[in-house]
Amino acid sequence: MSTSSRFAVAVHVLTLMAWADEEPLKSEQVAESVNTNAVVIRRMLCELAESNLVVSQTGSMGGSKLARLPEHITLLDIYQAVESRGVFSLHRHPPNPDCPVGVNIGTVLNDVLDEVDSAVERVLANMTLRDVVARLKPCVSATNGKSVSAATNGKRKQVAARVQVSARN
Amino acid sequence: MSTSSRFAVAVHVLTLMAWADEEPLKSEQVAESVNTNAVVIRRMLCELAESNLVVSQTGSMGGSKLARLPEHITLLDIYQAVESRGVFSLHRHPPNPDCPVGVNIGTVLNDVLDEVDSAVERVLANMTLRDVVARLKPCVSATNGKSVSAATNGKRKQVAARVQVSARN
DNA sequence: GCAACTGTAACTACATTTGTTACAGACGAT
DNA sequence: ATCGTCTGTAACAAATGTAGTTACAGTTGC
Repeated sequence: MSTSSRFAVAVHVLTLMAWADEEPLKSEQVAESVNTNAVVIRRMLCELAESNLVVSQTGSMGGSKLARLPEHITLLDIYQAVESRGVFSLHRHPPNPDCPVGVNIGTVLNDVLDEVDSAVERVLANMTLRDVVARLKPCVSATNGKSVSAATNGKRKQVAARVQVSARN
Repeated sequence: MSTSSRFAVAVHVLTLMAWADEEPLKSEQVAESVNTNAVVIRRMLCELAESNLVVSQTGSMGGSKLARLPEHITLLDIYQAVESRGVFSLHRHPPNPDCPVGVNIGTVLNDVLDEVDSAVERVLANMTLRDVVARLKPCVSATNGKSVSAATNGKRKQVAARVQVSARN
């Protein structure tokens, strides 16, 4: 499966904003934390704004913050905002309609894939941004204080460790 | 999400073999039904053989058939045979370790993504190839008889309808 | 007006899947 | 034994989708 990291990044971005409370974050600051380009972040912020998850302010002293409280944003909201399609796709080209299996497998598969999508959505609907922040806190308190900006000074540096925290990638 | 159609195609292929009973199918026949190239099918059959879902016979009169009864092959077996990674990925590049959120978000996300993967696997584990065939039959009986080879004569034709049966693609 | 932002277009770079051609090797039939 | 029919696999092209980059118009606060 060629999964994308859009969901992971979106959760990261919104978690930063939940962490920053009401203080608007600049795309450059967010990009520092995510370790990517600010335009990539702004693109994603536009999508999140279209789904009414963030509000952005143009101009000097601008930035973005959550549109609602973290407890009112579920991971499903985020998923739906940035991932357009379901977990699996059907055939790239339609199967052969002259084959008794080929002509009907799409219908059967659709039912199955809908079940899969529903299962995913149920899981994501059960966790809010607030839960994510809560899960984050124990880790953080063990290391340092609560400040996003402390990490967002200076130019972006290419982090040495390219390996991901898990074998997921 | 950049989902692949590998799972859909794999289910299609194995359904054909369940349908054909013990008769070995040639990659060319299968490709006709799936509406793709025979090499694509053979590649997939190799993966399915590695997971002991099919057995293939080289040489003249060769072909592939199921390695076990359809009721002993779950969709989870198929999924695991052809999809290497989970539903979502983490960040392409690791987040900034100097940021309190960035350094810990991976751990939290991993837990969430594991929950998602588990949910998907639970759904897929609950359906076998036999169930797929059973769901297929009502559709088929409404149209024509039970013959794969009837649809696998002649050269592959580029099917006119490029639109998929659902809006999934 | 100026500096600091967002929003967006245009383009490149990458990664992954799919499609294709080509060919070595296995195997049954004769 | 060799011939035709298959699988297995390599090598490469095409298609798709995401991420990264540069550039710039428009907005806002000072």
